[in-house]
Amino acid sequence: MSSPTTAEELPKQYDHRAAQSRWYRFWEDRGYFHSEPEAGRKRFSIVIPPPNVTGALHLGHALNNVPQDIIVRFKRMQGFNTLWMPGTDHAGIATQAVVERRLLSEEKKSRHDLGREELVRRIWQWKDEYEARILGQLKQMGCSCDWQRTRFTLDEQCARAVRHTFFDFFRKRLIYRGKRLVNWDTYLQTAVSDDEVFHETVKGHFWHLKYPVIDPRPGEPEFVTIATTRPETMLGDTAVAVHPDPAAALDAAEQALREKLTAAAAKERPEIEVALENLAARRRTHLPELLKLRDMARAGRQLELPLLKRPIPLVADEWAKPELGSGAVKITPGHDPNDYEVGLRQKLPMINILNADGTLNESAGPYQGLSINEARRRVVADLEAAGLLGEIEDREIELAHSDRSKTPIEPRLADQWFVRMQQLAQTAMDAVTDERVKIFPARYAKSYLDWLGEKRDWPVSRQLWWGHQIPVWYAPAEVKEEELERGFGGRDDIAWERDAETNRWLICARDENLPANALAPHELVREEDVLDTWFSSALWPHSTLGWPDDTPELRYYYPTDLLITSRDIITLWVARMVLTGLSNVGDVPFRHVYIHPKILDRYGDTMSKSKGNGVDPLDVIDKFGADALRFGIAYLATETQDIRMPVEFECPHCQKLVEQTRENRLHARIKCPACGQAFGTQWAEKDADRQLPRGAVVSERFEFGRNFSNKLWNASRFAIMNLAGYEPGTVTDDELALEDRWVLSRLATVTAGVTTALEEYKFAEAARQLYDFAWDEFCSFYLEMIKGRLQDEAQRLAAQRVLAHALDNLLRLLHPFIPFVTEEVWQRLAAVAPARGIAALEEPAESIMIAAWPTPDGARRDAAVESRFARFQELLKGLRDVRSRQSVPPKTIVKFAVRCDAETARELSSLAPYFASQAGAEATGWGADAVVPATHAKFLVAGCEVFVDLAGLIDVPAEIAKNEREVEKVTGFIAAKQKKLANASFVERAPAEVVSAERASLAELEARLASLQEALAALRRQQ
RNA sequence: GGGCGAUUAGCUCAGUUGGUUAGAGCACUAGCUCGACAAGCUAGGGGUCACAGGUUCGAGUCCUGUAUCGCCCA
Repeated sequence: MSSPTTAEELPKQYDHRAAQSRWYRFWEDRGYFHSEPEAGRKRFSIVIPPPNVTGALHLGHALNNVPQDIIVRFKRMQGFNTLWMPGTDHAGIATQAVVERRLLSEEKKSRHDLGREELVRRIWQWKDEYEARILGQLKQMGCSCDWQRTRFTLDEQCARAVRHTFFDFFRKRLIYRGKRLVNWDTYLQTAVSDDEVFHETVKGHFWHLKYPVIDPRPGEPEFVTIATTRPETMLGDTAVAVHPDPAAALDAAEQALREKLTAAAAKERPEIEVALENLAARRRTHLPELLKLRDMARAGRQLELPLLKRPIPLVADEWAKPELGSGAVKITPGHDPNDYEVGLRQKLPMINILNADGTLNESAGPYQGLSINEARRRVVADLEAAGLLGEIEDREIELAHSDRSKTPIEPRLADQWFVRMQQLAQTAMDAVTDERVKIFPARYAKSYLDWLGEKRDWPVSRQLWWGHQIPVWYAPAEVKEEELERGFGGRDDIAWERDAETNRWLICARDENLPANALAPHELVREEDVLDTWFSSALWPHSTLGWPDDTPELRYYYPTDLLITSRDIITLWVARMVLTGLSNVGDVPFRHVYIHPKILDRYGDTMSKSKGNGVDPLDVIDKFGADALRFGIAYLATETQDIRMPVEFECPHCQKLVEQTRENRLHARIKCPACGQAFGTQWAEKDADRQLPRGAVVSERFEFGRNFSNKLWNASRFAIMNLAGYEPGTVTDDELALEDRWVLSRLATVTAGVTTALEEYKFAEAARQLYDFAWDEFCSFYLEMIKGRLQDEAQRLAAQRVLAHALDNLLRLLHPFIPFVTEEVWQRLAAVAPARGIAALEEPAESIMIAAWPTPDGARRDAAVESRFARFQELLKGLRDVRSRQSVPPKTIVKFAVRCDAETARELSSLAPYFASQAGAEATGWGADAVVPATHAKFLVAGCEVFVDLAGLIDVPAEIAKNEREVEKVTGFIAAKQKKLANASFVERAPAEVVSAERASLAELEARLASLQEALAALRRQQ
């Protein structure tokens, strides 16, 4: 035979590498990924959450993209004109930070040495490299994106959308400039958002400083003591605060402690009691002075700020905590978020003492030019010399660090651009409350609404060079409005307003960059800041479709149908897309949002490259195949919020797995405990380490998916080999054997179940149903049972036709999950079975990717067949159990007799060939008068007594032991049931059907017990 | 501090509106090269469903609290 259907031509193991490269190219060449608007045709569209070009993708991204591809392939097969819009994100600060870090380590240069233009050029290079790598990773995973439409958040099209949006907001007076205390990264010299800050506990000190009171009255203290962990910030102090009602504050603190004490567990009590005692002591030691200071504050008394000799007020503010420290607190509005609030409340001056690079500026007087650490040493020394330094305590401090540069964050007052959120946030909230946007699982809607509900203005500027430069030009304050009218009047692409703080003109241009002399003789200066990355990603669903132009794409694909993303960016990204979509296009960006879980490692740490526990999907694909990766991910994508995934290093020398621990995951080289040889990790930097072969980070979790792909491959291999001589044709009902009816019934159920699960984004549920059906039903029973008929000329053709049809449907259902192996099989199946179907014949599509998604055939569902089949399975299992327990050699046929009613006898006896092929068992008699063999093992199944003839073979003690265990178990159940049924309230209150089911069950168990005891007695006689 | 979630077999996870004896994969034990598949087949062992209360005839499932872990927000 020349067709590729023989054992030699079909390897026993599925070759994922060959299939992946062959079929991905095939799909791409045929243009299946591409979508064009097509009036009148139903469509399905989705935009990718654009991965950052900062680095390569890890398993977390796989968890994001695999579900998207599953849905996209599912919808495409359902006949939707399906678009999956791909692209990447420029990730402003993150990308600039990696490039700058590399610049410093490799060339010892800062960005200022290079200049804006050259740095941006280098970042573009980086972007090109990583974008290619990321898109390659997505392709390897099998993602069916429309690559012709690939976008980048910093490309021309997205840039236009950004400028139009900014201009629109500006014109609507939604943009303003203002001072804000920001997290300042002194290393990268930019503000970073709260999300880019992490806290670390470090050892520090708590310095007590004495501020002299100016002209103290008799009885008033000469000094006020304050305590601080950052003494150098005193240079920016503009007040000292005490509580306006310290007695009441102490009462409140005491009350809180007492409440805690009543609720506390025994072991916590002593600690709270100590705190209460301290509080009582404090009333005696501190309260009188605090009351006095409060009165002084009310009287407007001033203190002298040491070193700078600046008078600063003593103010009364609730921020001061009488129960902590001295009870008085220094206020540095320019460098502490809490103090900033106090500053606003008390209308205090705000002094910025820092330069962008973290050195002190002119406001620090004699300390100007020093670094923060030098300034701290000098300030402490000078205070000591002046006799103004008190106690110094050791203390652990929670210090904020920049996630980008890993250096400490300095709170710093800086000019920033904001978008007013009051109305915009409300529109986005409404969209979710009235379900124009539906979030799955629904619980995530809460965090979305809570966050938007605060309606905090959106800080959109970043002091970076990589990003969309803000399209605003400054004109000097003295310019008259008429001059602007003369220069730009009548244009709808230029708008201006005066900056509230500086009185300068802010001129926003939508389409073009204004030259410096556009308003000659005045000089225009462009704002240097760029926009936050989220500003451009917020536009992603409509900017990628061509907005601001009214394109056919925008009209056809917008609003998109679904967004799949991770819960940590529900607020930063999802919420902002909704509000910009509503504002720019007038409709929500997507109908559904599915939030997928996050991957954690075995210790519960989130997976990330920087922790060293990141898994490159390509390593998994290489080892187990893309199908295995995908199926494993789908199987894990439950509705929980986390997925634990223990990861291992794979030794490149001996392929043994080395468990990854919190410790070894940070090493540059690891010695394999199995073979003793060393291998390198992602941290390898020294030449010696780099030269070692790299140990991939993998997870055994995916073995399961690989095994499944392989199982499907081998089942298909069997089918194809047995389809030799197949002739297309339909099958009549009377040609269908029990296993045919059964598998078709189950197929109908599974088709419906999988379809529903996918429509509800229950990926794990869908995968589980398919896995169980394919493995435990299709392979373990259906294929086994048709083997006989495939060898029988008379029944062969019908069996082949049902087989081809069932496999065809199973492949289609599995295709969105495991696209490569299903395509590989689909093509081979088409070669042997070019038309398939039970009731009607159908020619297979040229690719399974565009084959129709199966619809469940309700008429094939047959509960009677399924229950008959279940009884058969039970009997079979009983027979196998006896064989195994009695160590019957594999080739020995066992005989068995079944005592049961005539109906059951008729039904089961027709399955005789299956007992022979599946359990090596041959029935000697069925029914009431079946002859019981003298030496037997007996078991009960669904109203039948089964006697397995074991003449000469029986291991009596084993059989006795088994029966004894069984008796014990059944006795226990009976006791429990009797107790339950003896309970009057159960019989009265439980539903009648539950009670009668219990009674029936009890009767059945009692019969079983009697039978077991009878068998046991017989066995004992033989001993 | 507030919110969300998790805690079920050695590991990773399912477990529908509360209802007979709590499941799977991996790992483990025993047997198996029989014409799809050892990445496999057959059988088996392994669970006080985190803990303490409560509701109920009945709780892995509902309620309250505690502990531990994770995430988000401040």
